[in-house]
Amino acid sequence: MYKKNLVFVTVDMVLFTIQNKELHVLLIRRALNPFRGLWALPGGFLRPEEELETAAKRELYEETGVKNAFLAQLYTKGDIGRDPRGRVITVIYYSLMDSAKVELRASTDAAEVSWFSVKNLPKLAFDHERIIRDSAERIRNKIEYTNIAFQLLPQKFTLSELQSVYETILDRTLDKRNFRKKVNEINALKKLTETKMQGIHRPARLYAFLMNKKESVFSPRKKISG
Amino acid sequence: MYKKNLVFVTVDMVLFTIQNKELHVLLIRRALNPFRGLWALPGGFLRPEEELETAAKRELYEETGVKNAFLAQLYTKGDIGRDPRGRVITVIYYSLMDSAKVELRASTDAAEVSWFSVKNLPKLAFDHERIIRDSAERIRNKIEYTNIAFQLLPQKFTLSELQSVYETILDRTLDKRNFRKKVNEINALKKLTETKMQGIHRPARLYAFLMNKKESVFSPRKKISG
DNA sequence: CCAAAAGTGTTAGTGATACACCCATGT
DNA sequence: ACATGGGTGTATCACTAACACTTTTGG
Repeated sequence: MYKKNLVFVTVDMVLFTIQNKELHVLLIRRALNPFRGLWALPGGFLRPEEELETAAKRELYEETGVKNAFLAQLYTKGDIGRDPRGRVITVIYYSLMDSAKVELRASTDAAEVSWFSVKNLPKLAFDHERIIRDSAERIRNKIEYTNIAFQLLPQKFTLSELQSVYETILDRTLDKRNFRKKVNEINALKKLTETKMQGIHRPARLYAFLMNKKESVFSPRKKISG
Repeated sequence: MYKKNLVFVTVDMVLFTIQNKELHVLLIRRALNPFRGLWALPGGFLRPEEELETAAKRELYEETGVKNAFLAQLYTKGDIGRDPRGRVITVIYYSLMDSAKVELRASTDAAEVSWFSVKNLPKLAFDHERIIRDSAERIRNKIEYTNIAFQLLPQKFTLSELQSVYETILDRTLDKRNFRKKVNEINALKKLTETKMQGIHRPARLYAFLMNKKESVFSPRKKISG
């Protein structure tokens, strides 16, 4: 490996969650060179006999213990010089997850595993900071016209919890009445009979996502047309 | 090359133009195996010392004679079995061009070069038909909220020509008055003093794109918010 | 009865859509 | 004068955005 005149392929995973009303990303502390000791995205070399997505899931599981993520491809980056080992093309995937469902564990490649707020990232290996920012931007765009938010929530959730997810990712407050009106029109949620006690206040109704149409539920308005 | 246990990287180009009010894509007839004699997207192996985009531009130029395209990355595909030579990961770029600006020429790798309507594609090598369809879908989405249409037109164009580009890509007719109203609100065009004689009728005013903000000029309406 | 989050409608403004006629030119 | 594409405005409808009070619970 690492010969001159060869091109290598890696996969990297950007896994997001929400903690304390802030968008967090999962990082590992590298146990090996290059960039030993720095934080980085989970990822590694593609094996010739495995699919790209499988490789991304495998690296994520091996390095962090996280399973069953929904993956989406972000983009592929291969700038000369981005990896000191040689010419490395990396295919980047991102995913969202309810961190309550996740049990982290370290591994041989990853000395440490942890969530970091995207507003307070440590010094990162490679071009991973840029990749995280691009990835966050992508989900900010995508959350407005798809259902990806459900990945960040438990199966049953309240409308306030859902709104909070949107507010966190969009980084602004939303109007409660307008939000609920919109959610209603979309017919993407099932109203459950159960409620959730949130401490000492009025119990909130629980909802669940209808999984039939996972994309394009927030119908975009057309721009130039007529 | 083509050893087992290695992963190779190629780049492919999907270049679109409009001819006879139909979206066309540039294809080459393969002079070499695999799939010799079949039509395919221009593309080839990434050299270890060149950037991905440079490689895409080089292959495009070598195989078709086309220069100076604006490239955007579509996605990366690397399914096992998609290339009979071995494990090949391909990074796909797309671009739009005014075919009047293009002078096609064949090469050693490409026995023949030609534009094909996306509604009437020949039998294609690899998974290129799927790639072309995904790429067409991408520009259909993108044309509504960005300025990519200018790439398909000469520097000076009439509003009817611009509207025709939108109608072709969206595959539906647009209302002339609403279209012109929208275009006006956007402030992306410079009205020139010149006109264009279109045969024997009233001459049409010529316009040019203002190149300052190439993206996001067709401001999207927000979906879930408030 | 108090604190705190849950829940609920209306109005005004802005963008989208639908629609029909006159204008300038070459023959 | 006519055939052809160029060019223009208005009215309705749909979505967005702004805004405040009542309900339910535990302490």
